[in-house]
Amino acid sequence: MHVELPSQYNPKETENKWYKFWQEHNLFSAKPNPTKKPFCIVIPPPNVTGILHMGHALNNTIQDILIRYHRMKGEESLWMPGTDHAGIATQNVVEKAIAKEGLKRQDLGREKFLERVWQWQKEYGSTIIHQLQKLGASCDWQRTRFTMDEDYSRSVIEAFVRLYEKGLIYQGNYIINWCPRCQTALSDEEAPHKEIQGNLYYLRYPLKQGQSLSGTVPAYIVVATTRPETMLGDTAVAVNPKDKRYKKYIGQTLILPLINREIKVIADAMVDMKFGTGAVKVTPAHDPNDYTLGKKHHLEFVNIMYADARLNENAGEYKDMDRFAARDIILKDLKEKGLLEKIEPHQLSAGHCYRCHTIIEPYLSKQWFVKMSPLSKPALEVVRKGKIKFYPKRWTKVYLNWMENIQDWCISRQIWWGHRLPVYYCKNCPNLQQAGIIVSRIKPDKCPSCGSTDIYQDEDVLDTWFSSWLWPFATFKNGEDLKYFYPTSSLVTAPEIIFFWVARMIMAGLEFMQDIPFKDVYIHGTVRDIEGKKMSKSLGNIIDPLEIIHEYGADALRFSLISITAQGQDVFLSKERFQQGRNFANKIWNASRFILMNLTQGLSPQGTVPAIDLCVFFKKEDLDIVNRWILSRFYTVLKETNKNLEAYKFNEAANTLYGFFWHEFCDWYLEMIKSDIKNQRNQVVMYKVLEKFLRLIHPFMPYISEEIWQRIYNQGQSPGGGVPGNSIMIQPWPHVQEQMIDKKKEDKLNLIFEIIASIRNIRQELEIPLQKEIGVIIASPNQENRKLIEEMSGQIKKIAKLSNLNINAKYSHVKSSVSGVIKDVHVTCLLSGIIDLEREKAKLDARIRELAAQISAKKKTLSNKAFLKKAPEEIVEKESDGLKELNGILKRIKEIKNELQ
RNA sequence: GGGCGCUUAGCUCAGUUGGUUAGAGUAUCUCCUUGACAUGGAGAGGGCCACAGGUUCGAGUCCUGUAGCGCCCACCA
Repeated sequence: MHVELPSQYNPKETENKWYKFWQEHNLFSAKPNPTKKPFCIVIPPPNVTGILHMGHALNNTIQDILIRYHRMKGEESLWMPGTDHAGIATQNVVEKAIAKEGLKRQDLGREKFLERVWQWQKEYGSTIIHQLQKLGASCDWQRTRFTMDEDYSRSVIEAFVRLYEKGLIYQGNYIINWCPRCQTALSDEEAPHKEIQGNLYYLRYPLKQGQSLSGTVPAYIVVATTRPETMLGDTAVAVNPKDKRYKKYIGQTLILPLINREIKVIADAMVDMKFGTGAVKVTPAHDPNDYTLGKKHHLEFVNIMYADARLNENAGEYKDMDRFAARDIILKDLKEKGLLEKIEPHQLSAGHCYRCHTIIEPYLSKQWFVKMSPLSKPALEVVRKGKIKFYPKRWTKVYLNWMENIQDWCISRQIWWGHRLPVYYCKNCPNLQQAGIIVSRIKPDKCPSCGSTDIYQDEDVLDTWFSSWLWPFATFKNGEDLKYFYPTSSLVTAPEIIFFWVARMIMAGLEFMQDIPFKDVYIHGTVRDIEGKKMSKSLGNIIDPLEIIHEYGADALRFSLISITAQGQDVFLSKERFQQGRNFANKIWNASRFILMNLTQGLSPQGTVPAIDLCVFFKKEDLDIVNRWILSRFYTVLKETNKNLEAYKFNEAANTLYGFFWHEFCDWYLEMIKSDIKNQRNQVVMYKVLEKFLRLIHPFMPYISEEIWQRIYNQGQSPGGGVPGNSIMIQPWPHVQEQMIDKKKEDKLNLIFEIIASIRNIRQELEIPLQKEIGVIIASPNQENRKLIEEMSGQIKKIAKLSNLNINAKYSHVKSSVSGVIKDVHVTCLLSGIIDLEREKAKLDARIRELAAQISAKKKTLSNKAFLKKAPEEIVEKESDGLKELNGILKRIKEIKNELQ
């Protein structure tokens, strides 16, 4: 078989071809198979409004590696794909689109608007899926699910109803995070706090006239606030009961400026005496702490804002102003009245909408909540007991800490795109506490309480995460699949998703399935740019994975990303980084090209290389040292790769494979067998190692490994001629052949490498061109070494370009030569007339100094009695052997120096 | 205010359970187009492992503290 390959790997030509091939032959599909162990990953559903970014690329490459690895290991491997309806994000995108037509969603009405969303969904919803396919993701696409699918939606409703029936869902008036731009409530997780630079404003609230306070205290109280506009909603001022400064004011009445409302001074231990003035304005409808105070002290709740954060009729003359515009005017008015005492710069943290980054407003409204503490208890247990493990471990603590302090979850959203709450109201009995509320899987015909048919559904939809928390089981359409694949195996995601999704899936799994949703959670790092900034569109520091795929290929992208991603560490990326992956792909390509060009016909009777087991073809005793060495190295690397993959250390696996293939297989092995490449042992071993290596690299670099594989087995035919059973992606993962691992053989070859390196070094330093062959004498008193060198002499001569090589037991000086010493092996290069004596002497002197230092350090260690007593025997032995060796080398070097004259 | 991570070669980072000569990629310098590959080969230089203590025969690795950077969480108005 002589396969002609171009000298450069061209990813563009191969990628689409093989992806199509895999799909056409259904190689991604997985079904329950009782004879096989299941392995399952559910994809973190990418947001349909997004485009593929590096975070996705990393996330999905990791999953694909796991899936392809387990598939090859013979497990029934399912990667369940799907997308998320991303309620707020998608609605925002569609609202923007219709805004171009001058329309608001209200102009269209709910039904028409949702039609537009579905239309958008149809058009763009699968963009991200196509991009994942470019990356090589081997998801079972036929199973692709969408959180708004009919049966998925049924599961969502079912979950709501069951929790409601259990008393774990309730409706209530509370302060929630309100996004005035999206005009919806948000959960705590959706309103992350960010530091902002603001001010602390000190406002004077005068005492009601006619109230008398003994002494000379001022007739006002100064309160400090960061949001002065909320003063319009104040219904009290609170002080700490222990605060001597304010004792006299407690119970007194103040006049709230601008609005002229009478408010009381109340005492509560919640007030921090040290902050601000020690007196705090209380706005129960616009601050969570004040809300608590308001409830406790039976204060009035005055809501001063519309949903869009303009002030409402309770704001008097400030009605209709935006909250921030009103702030300036209110401050100006207070200043005019002499009621603004001072302004201090103040850092504060405020919640921001995670979708549009608007500062959220704590807002009193009627919402639906999930009572979380009953759900959290079992979710804490399974992680504490290690039934679910986090990789890296440290995230366990983050998870537990959040779970221990869990707050009730606000799940109602005032948007249209999403699962509408299965809550219905009877118009006839609205005043009865519960009677008018009907929670039902299907719309009821009549009110179960009064029989009225005048029933309407709640306008709100559910938080998107209320559907995604069911993902590990709601994605399965039938019970057989669910039974086989649930609990799933690994979950791969980013740290910011732990609370949103991972924690909630664990709770949902335990609640609805009575079992954990997955066993391992692998948390990978965040992808950042070279300056450590998070990659984001707004910063303009994006490296577009699709561009990298276009330029370097998907395999290059995958390999580079993985090789630099240490477990759980953030990834700092620059575009140049991807050249490494491209170069590696090219290296694999060319090594394969070389091997295929040199494989003899005999090995491939029908143009197909038979799958000969090495152990059958040759007894290991029949193999020469070079082949024994590369096989030992291969199986060692296989062992390490297995270990690293099982431990989620993908970078270490990738780098081990890289180093092995490039530096051991190509740089040494292929170079050494080149001169005798038609030798049958070499033929079989080089082919076998390549073939097995391709399998190992396949999870990381699926395209190039398949391309070469197919060229071997299908004579480079186009995919049409390919046999599906021949795809590399379903070949068995190699087994470790322990009997082939031989560390002593590896050491022996290392000695040869050092000898060659030392000759090369001498050549280079003396600028002896490669074309000029030189003579070398290698001397060693060790007979085994001499035998080894004798055995390897052909390769040494070839690689080091020697005219002849003498092997002696005894060292003897030769004029005009330069020597290198490796252990007890002396390498003498015969170089008449080109030796600079002074330079050589200087070099030897430097070496002598270095050796002397090492020797004295070793002597010191070995003369330390505590060391001899306490260190393990093998370490002591190693040290004294080392000392002996160093002394030998030093002696030799000194002799060489003397002989140099 | 808590918690976590990082600090190792010019740059980006590895370094598993402590073992004495600290690795890779990239960049730099020198040489080489030799029939797989210049997206390549060979060689070289480059490090007080942030700092200060401690444990130990032995510390990049374990402990304590300090500094800088970066994340996450938290109801100081």
